[in-house]
Amino acid sequence: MGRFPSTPSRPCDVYQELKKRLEAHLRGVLQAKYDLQPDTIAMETPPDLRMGELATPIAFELARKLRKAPKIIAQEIVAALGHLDGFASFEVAGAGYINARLDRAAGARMAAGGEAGAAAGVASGLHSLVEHTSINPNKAAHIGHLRNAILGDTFVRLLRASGQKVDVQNYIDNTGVQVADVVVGFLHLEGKSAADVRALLEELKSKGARIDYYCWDLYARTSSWYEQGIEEDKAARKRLRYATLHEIEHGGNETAEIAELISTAVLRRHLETMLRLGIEYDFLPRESEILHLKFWEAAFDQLKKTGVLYFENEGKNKGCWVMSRATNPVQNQAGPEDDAKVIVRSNGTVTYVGKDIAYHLWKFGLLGRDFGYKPFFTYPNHECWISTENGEEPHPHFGGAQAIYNVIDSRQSDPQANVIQALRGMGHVEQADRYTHFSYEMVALTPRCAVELGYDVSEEDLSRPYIEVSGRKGFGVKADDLIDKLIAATRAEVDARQTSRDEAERQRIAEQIAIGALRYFMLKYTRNSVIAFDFKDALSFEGETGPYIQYAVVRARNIFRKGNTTPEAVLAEFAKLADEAVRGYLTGEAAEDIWTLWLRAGRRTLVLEQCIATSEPAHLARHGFQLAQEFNNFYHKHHILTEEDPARKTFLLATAAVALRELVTVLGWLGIESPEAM
RNA sequence: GCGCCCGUAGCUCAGCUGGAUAGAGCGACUGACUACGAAUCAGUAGGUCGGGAGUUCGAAUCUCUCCGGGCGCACCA
Repeated sequence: MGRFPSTPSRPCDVYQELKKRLEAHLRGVLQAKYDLQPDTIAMETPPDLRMGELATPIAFELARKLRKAPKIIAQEIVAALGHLDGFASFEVAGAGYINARLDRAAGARMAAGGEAGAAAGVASGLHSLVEHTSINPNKAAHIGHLRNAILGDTFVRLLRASGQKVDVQNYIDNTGVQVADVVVGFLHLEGKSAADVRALLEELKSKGARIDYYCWDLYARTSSWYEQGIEEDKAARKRLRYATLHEIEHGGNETAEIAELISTAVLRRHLETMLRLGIEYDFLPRESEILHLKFWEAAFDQLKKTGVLYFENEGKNKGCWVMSRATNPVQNQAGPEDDAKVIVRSNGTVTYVGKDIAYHLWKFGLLGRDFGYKPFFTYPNHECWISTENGEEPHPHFGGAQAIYNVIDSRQSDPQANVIQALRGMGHVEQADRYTHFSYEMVALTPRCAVELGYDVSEEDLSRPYIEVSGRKGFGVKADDLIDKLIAATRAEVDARQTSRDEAERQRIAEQIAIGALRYFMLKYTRNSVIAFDFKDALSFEGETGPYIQYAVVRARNIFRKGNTTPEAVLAEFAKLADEAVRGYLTGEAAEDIWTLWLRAGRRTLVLEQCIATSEPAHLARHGFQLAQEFNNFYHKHHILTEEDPARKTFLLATAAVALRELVTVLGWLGIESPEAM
C-alpha cells in the first residue's frame, strides 16, 4: 500500500489505465474460474516487444494452489479472457507467462490525448512541506549543497505535478557554531567592529564581489587558527569560540549584530545562487526565532507529559533529561540507560535534537506556537518570507503540514531517527509515519579533481576513490564557480553554432543548457550513491546528459517550424485518421521503434508516482533520457517532412508532437528548461 | 562493539512489487553529415552481478555468513 490515501478515479496514462483494466479483467476470470481472489496480481513488461506489451506470471503462483502445471493454467486463463477493450490478443508464452498485446491504434489514441490526464493533475488534497538547502550561512554554497537543493527542488516539482500543495522551506541555522566561527574571524583575526563589517559589506557590494566567498576563506582561516599555537592558546581560543557562540545565541550585543549582518548577507547570496538554478523558497525559518520565541519550552512540557523524556538520577547521564534511542526502545527496568540520548544537559541547556523536536512539532502544527513573519526576498512570481520575533500583518501561514520531507544527507540519519522516535513516543504516530528523511549520499571530489584544483592532497587521500568536501577546511568546489564554468563552456558551444543570434539570446541559451546539464548531472544518480565529482563528467554535454534531452526537444521543434505547422494542428489531424491506418503504421518489424516511443510517452504518470512513492527523482531523469534516445532514433530513421503519403506524414508528425510534449513536460518536472535552439 | 549505505562491463552508473536472453553512458574500435542541424545515429568488442550457503517453479533483487570500501553512533552544534 502507498503511504498516502489513494486517489479514486484519478486520470491515468496509457500504461496505468490498461494495466488496471487488465488486472480487473483477470480478477474476474480468476474469481469465476477458480474462485480465487489474490491480493496482488503481478504485472510486468515482457523482455521483448514482440512478445507483447504487458505480461503476468500469475500462473506460476497459482500452480501449487491449483496442483496444475503453470502452462495449463495459463492456457485456461487465456481461453477465458476473451476480448478486452484496448487489447488485441492474449497468449501463453514460455513456461506459463500470460502475455497481452495492446490494440496499438487504441493505445496511440490514448497517448495522443495524454495531456488531459496529466494536466488535470488532480488534487490529492495533501499538504506537504519540503525542507531543503539549509546551508549554514557562514560560507559559500558548494557542490554538496547543490545536490541537496536540486534533489529537494525537483521533488517539490514532482509533488506539485501530482496535485499536492507544497510549502518549500529552507532552514537557517543562524546562531550555531559555524556562524560563530566566522564572527570570531571578523572580530579577532581581522579586528573588525560591527561598523567595519557593515562597511565591508557595502564595499563588496559596490565591487560586485561575493561576501560568501570572502567568508569561505575566513572560515577556513579561523578553523585552522583554532588548531595553531601551544595548548594554552588552543584552550583560550576554544573558550573564545564558545563565548562568541553564547553571545550570538543570547542576542542584543555587538557580536550578535555581526552574526546577524553576516548570516543575512550570506543567506541572500545563497538564495541568489539557487535562483540561478530556478530554485525558490516560500519560507526561511531561523534558529534565532526558535530560541527567542521559546519553541523548546512548549515542546519540553509536552515531552515530559507524554513520558518521552525522563530525568536521569544516576549513571553517566545523571542530571540530564534523556530519551531512549530509536534502536533501543524499551529498557525501563534495572539501572541507568547510559545509551539514552541526552535532550537537556545537566546544566539545563537543550541539545540540537531537542530544538529539532520542537521545530518538527511546529511543522505538523502540534506545538501551539508560531513564528512571526516578514517578507525577505522577492521572486518574479511570489514572495519568500523569513521568521522574525515581531512579525508583520498580514502574512501567509506556514507549518501545520500533513506530510514532511527533510532533504538532509545520510550522515544525519541518526538525529533524524531520534526526532521521529520522539514524535511517535508522544503519540503522533500518523505524523511520524509521514515524516520522511529524504536522505542522500554526499558529493565528494575525486583525488584527481582535488589536485586539479590545487589542494594539497595526502598520499592516503590520493589512494582513496573519493575525498569528502569540507566547508571547515575550505576544501571543495563552490557552487557559483561550477555554474560559471558550465556557462562558459556552453557559451563557447552556442557561439560556434548560433552565429546569427544576438549576444543576449546566445547567453540565455547557454545558461539554459548549463543549468540543464548541472541539474541532470545531480539527478541521474540515485540518492544513495556517492557522487565522486569530476569536472570532466559534470562538463559533459553528450550521452546521458541534460543537453542531450534538450537537443531532442530542439530537433522536434524544428520539424514543426520547418513544416510550418504546430503540434496542436497535427494532433487534430491525427484524430481524424482511421484506426486501421494508425494500426498499420504501428505494426510490423519496421514500426517497432515508433511504437516503443509511443509506449514510453504513455507512462509518464506511472513514473511520476513511482518517483514519489520511493522519493527517488532519478527514475524520472532516466525516463526523460530514454524518451529522448528513442526520439533521436526515430528522427534518424524516418524523414518526416519529405514523407509523400499525407496520412503517414500526419502520423509521423503526431509521433513527434507526442514526443515533444512529453519531453518538455518531463524536463519541466526536472526543473530543466527547453531552449528554442542549441 | 552497535547501526546504516555501497560492491553489476576498462571507467561512471541503471535494473520498478523476486520473473523470460543482466542494460545505459563514457572510453576503445568500424561506419553515417548535398536531409527536419552530427551536442546525433548505427554497429563491434567487453560481465562466473564481491565470495559462499539458503529460501523459491524462478534470485543482481529476499535471508544468513564472510571479504572489501564508506558513513554514523557525544551533555559538540
